[in-house]
Amino acid sequence: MTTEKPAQAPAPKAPAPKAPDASRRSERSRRAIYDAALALVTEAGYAKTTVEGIAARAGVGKQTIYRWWPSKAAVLLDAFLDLAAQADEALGGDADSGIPDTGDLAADLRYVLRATVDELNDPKYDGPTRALAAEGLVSPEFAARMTEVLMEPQLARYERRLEAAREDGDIAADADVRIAAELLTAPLAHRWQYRTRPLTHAYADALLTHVLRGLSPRP
Amino acid sequence: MTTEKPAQAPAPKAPAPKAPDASRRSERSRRAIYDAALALVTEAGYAKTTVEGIAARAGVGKQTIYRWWPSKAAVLLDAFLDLAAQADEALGGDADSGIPDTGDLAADLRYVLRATVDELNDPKYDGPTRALAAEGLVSPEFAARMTEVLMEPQLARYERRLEAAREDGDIAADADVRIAAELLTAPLAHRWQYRTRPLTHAYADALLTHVLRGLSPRP
Amino acid sequence: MTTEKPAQAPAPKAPAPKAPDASRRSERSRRAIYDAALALVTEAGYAKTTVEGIAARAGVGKQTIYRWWPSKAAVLLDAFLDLAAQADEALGGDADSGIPDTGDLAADLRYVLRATVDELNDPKYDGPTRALAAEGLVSPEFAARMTEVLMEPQLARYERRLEAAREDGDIAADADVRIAAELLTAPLAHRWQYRTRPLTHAYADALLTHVLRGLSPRP
Amino acid sequence: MTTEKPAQAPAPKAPAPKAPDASRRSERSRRAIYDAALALVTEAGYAKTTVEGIAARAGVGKQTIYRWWPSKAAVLLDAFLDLAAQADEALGGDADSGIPDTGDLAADLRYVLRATVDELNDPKYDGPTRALAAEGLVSPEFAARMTEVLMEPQLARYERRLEAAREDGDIAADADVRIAAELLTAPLAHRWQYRTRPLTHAYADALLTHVLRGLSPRP
DNA sequence: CATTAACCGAGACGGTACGTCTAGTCTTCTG
DNA sequence: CAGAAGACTAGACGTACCGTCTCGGTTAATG
Repeated sequence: MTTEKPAQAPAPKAPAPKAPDASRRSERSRRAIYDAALALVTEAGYAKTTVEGIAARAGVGKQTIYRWWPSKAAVLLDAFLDLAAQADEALGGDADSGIPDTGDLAADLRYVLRATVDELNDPKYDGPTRALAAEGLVSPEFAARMTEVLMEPQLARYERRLEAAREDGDIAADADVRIAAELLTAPLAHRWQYRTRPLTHAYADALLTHVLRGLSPRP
Repeated sequence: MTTEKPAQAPAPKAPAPKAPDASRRSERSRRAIYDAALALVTEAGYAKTTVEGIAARAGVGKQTIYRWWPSKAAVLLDAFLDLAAQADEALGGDADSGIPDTGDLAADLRYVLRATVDELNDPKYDGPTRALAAEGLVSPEFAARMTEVLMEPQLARYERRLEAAREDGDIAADADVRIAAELLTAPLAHRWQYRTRPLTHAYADALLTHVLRGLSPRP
Repeated sequence: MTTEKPAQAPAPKAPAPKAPDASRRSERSRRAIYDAALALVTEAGYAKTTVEGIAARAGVGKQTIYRWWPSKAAVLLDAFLDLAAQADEALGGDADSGIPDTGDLAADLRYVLRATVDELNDPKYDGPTRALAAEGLVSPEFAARMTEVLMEPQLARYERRLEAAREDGDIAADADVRIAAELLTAPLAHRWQYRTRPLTHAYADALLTHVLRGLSPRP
Repeated sequence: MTTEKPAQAPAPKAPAPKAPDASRRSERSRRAIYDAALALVTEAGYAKTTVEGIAARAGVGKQTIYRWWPSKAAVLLDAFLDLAAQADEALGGDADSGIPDTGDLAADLRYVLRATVDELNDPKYDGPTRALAAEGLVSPEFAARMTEVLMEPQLARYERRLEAAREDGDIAADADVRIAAELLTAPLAHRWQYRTRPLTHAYADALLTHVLRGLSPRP
């Protein structure tokens, strides 16, 4: 996962309303804003998180937020991407390396699905993730950006691993890797989102079993 | 699907500070509020829908809303349930009859999955559904109520049909019908929510094929 | 001096932006706002007096101020008129009775000029008066309203008394009572405003002597 | 009227936190700032004139203003003094020469009072003058400086001319020239400030007549 | 003649207040 | 007494300026 700094397209349109000079931006403030935003969402929830609250907690003027982001959701998305980038860096070294390929498809998928379960159960991620999902539900533009930088890259990782498995003959030649990727992740996301049932490693394993059974090559 | 009128437990507690007399409630106002809420959410989106706006559009005092519902989300949930009940009534006659059982599992599931796709693509349902989902993401209490009256009943219908199929030997004896139900609905919901890919009948069919392949009884 | 409640012309124009119902207005809030506004201007000065500050001190929502007044200056004008009305009521009984007429013009004018000096030296009046004058300097509309309800009525009182004096033969028949009124009040106001010299009873007396000398009937 | 360049006492205090080197000051910027300040006040009014606006219009950094002046009012005062100095220079040659003394007191005063009326009616002076007066009403320190460089010098000119008149026996020996000066200027200023009545030459003449009548030597 | 100090335009920063909007409560009047 | 109407307290919104603080880039006087 890459950091993806805001990038307010400095397209040289004629009646450009504003264009802050990104090179003079305060890194200190940016970090403080990320930390404050994540903390507030986790502690108080998205609805009670306000731009004013973030600014106050970060020790920053409100305008410094509005100068660089169009909404609190955008702040939170960048904050979350930053958090994820940090986590990746701490763990793997090079970011976004994809799903491991040990040759054992079931084991590899079990590993990442269990990790996903753990992440969704971790309050540090749960709060911000819910906030982003809620905003995406309500704003198509935001959903588009979110899908682009979060959902698609994640699904693509599964697709790549499954593609490799197909080439190895581990799954049926006519299996649709995109659908397979969705079958692996959507039910997890669904349980997390609606809390219909507890989200456990056992569930992830059972889910995996059912999906792989449908993918296995036929004689 | 049952209508589920509001029913803010009028439990006769001793020091109840409020207990509006439901028998004197204005049916006219209730309907107007439902219509206004659904219309506003559909037209302007959840974020721009306000309690004041609903009241004004319904030609109703704000207090009339706050007297009977705790939040705009609750209004919308009731409005949506009412809408669904009306639709059921118009269609099937008796509501909530479950998934048809013609003996052909694939055909039955294809029928309901396609119907679900159509519903999710219908603006009349899309707006309110997104609003409810967004609220549920942010408020656990609301999510609980929503799950109880919307998600679980829907999943239960799939479970019942799959259970019947298992008894008929149409699917493997050791298949988990709950997981199967989630495999059928969650990917649909996921595509709808994040708009990662278009939501079509073809997709529903492909999804069904993959899931059934995993469920089929083995020799 | 009369109270002059705001009176935002409820003219029934077609696209009326808003028209709060004055009959349902909270008298308690109105009084609290007046008190807070006067206190803040007196204590902290006009520049540091803010609408938010007035609202906070009055224990009132900001909107309650904006609902009834277009600006802090307008609030202050009404507050000042109210203060003056109260003072009149406490003193004379019926308000706005004019300059006394004991038959002795010099004595009558000396009395009111000294009273004016005392008032201008009283911090309770000084602060608000400076604020109003400053606003009037900068906003012609505000100046017009201020002149109408404050300056002209005051000058008219002098004119009436001087007119009576002329009829009695106490001043020259060809004297211009308007100019005479201005000669009596403007220098006082000037010293007060620019603080060029102390504003004392002795000064008022000397001023009066010089003006009356010019007005006295010639043989 | 003297030019009075800023001169923020560069007193060599020990821990002086700031002491810009006036000798290296950009004359170009100073002029641009004066022009911008006067233009903005005249065009948009004092309230809508901002330091940022002046800086932008002058093509100058904000800091260049704050380096040399403590507030926008101070900028405007200097700009106004500069304007007046320029006008004096254009007219008389040597500045601040005082009221003419042709031997005819009435004619001399009529001349300057009419000139004052013209100046107060000239938008070029009206805007800035109102701004300065408004600021002086609200800030005693600013009023003091303004009085010192503007009001007192002006009144002193009248006092000097009237003193000369007294020595010539043109006015009563016991007349107070200070009060006389105020009687001539304050009513003019009052009408200008509150716009109670139009400010015309006829008014100036009538005012002069009334005042001189009071000053004339008695038998 | 190069060095160097500081003024300059520019504008990001932490803040405060603006005037608007909505939430949720309270009050008044009508059917 | 339910309901329509809407004023009330409260507080977040997004904008505009404040006055301070860098940041490079010219100048100007000095060493």
